[in-house]
Amino acid sequence: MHISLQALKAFESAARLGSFKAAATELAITPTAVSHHIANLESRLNTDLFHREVRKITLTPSGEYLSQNATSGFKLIFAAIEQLSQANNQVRITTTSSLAALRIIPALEELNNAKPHLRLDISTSETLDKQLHTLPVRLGNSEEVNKADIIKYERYDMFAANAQQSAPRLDKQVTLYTSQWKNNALPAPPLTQWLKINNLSDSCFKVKTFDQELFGINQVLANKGAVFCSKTLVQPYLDAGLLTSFNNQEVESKLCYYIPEKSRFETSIHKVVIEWLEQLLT
Amino acid sequence: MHISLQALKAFESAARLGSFKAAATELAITPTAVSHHIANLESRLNTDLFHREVRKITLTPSGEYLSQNATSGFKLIFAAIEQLSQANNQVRITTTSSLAALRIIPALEELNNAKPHLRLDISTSETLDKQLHTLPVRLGNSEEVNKADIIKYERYDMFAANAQQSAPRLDKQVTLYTSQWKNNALPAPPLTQWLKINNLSDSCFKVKTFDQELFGINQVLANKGAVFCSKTLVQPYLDAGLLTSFNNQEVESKLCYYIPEKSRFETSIHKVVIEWLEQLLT
DNA sequence: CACTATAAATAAGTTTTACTCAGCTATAAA
DNA sequence: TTTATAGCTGAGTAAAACTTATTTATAGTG
Repeated sequence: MHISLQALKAFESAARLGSFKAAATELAITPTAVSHHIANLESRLNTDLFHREVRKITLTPSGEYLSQNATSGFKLIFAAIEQLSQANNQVRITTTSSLAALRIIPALEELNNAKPHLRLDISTSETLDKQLHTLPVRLGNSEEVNKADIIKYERYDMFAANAQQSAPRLDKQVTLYTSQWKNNALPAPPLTQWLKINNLSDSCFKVKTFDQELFGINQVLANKGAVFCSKTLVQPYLDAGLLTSFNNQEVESKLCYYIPEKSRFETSIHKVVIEWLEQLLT
Repeated sequence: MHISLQALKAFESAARLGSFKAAATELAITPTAVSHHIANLESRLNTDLFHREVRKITLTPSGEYLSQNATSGFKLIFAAIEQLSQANNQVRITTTSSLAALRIIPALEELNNAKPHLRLDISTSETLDKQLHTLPVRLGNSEEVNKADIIKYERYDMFAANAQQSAPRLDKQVTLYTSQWKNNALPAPPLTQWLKINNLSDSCFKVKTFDQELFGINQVLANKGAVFCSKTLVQPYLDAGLLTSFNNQEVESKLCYYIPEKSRFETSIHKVVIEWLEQLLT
């Protein structure tokens, strides 16, 4: 007994819409074809699926049962196809608020001009949806993650608003913003090493922490103290002359941005986006 | 973009089996056909679904995604079809242990001879599986259930083993088994009315209850006292001369056997079984 | 009460598709 | 090198899916 999938689909539509005609419209065929399909299905299953009433069809118990299962089944299948189709020109990047706000979102317009066909959207939700086209850019420990996945090693330094004209005065305590990650597994910002390299004592600073670098950077832009953070994040502000590092020496950190299982993203669209990201963070 | 369901099915099989050839075998077509289908699918979705390696195919991430969804979707659909096909010659009756053991199961062989194509099985589980082909036969209150659903009104009487040769001697207390339902909503067996009609006093009896009539009936068959129970259940034993009612007067009860929403069972096979049941319990 | 409109069924013919066959490629194993 | 295997390609074909025209049954309408 070989049942036809097209007949099943016709039945599913007709059952859902309650009409052969409506089903025919949905499937872009004639009502006659739907009628044929369903008659065929009924004879093969050896059971009635619809009661034929005047200008109206109603499901038999068997029809009801098959309809429910067919509808859920086809829904699953076509939703996946829909995803695949969209994946052809859509990429969603999920990443930290800071990287999104300070680097990616400001660069989006330029990307959009360069690749107008590409739909890129950004998500900073923690609950990473395992959508097909979602590209996660995470902050991680460069000693632990796969080297090939890393797109940017993080270097740290202290920055303050250029408006201050000079290095923060060390004769009175300067407020220094830095980060304390919610995720304990992440290496802390290398503040101690940086102080040592630059021959500074932590007594010079009143350290305040946020769980996201973004907040400290915003404080500093508002001319409130200094921030010890990843150079990657403030690069545009350095370039624009809004922030400066006052010739202190920057330090390496164990932190890096990486894309888990980067090599898995092999469709052309993903490659384009990854390449763009790598270039952006160079 | 119109994607073919057959192509999808071919892809699903190939993905699940990891081979075009195996998929071809499963679908009873040639490997070439599978290859065509998948090439077609890939071009329509504009994405690769398989990596072609030597004598081996592996899924791309897109293929993996589609495969998982397609497999679940088709599984749902074909499981429903399987059910429907089976429903064509299979009926499961769920009912009380007593009715099953005393009336239905003993009659099964005869039914099987009369209708050899029919697969009937009996379930006494309380958790009624809402399978498509399950026919519930319940004990209910005839004043509450739909009249059209009733297949047998219950009449009650006292029965004892014929081996006793005479009515239970009333000069010493006779053990009388009767039922006390677990389900409080069910009317109790009409013992009081029966005693009244037959001018008997309950002091003549030592009443013991089981939650299923079957147990009391079995006691009596073992020549241990008398049972006050539904005539329907003991009819075969009366006919066989194993039990007798000693010319007491039977009484009506509110109890009845019924099939909820009987009219919904409209397939020929269900009708056959219902008719057989009604005849059996006449 | 005829008349129109509607939803589906039926019959017959047409188009499309899914499929097969023959031949080809690449490669692993003998 | 030879053989066997898994899949690909192209062309032709059988089967299916679909259409048009016609019919049936009936609800709604003037």
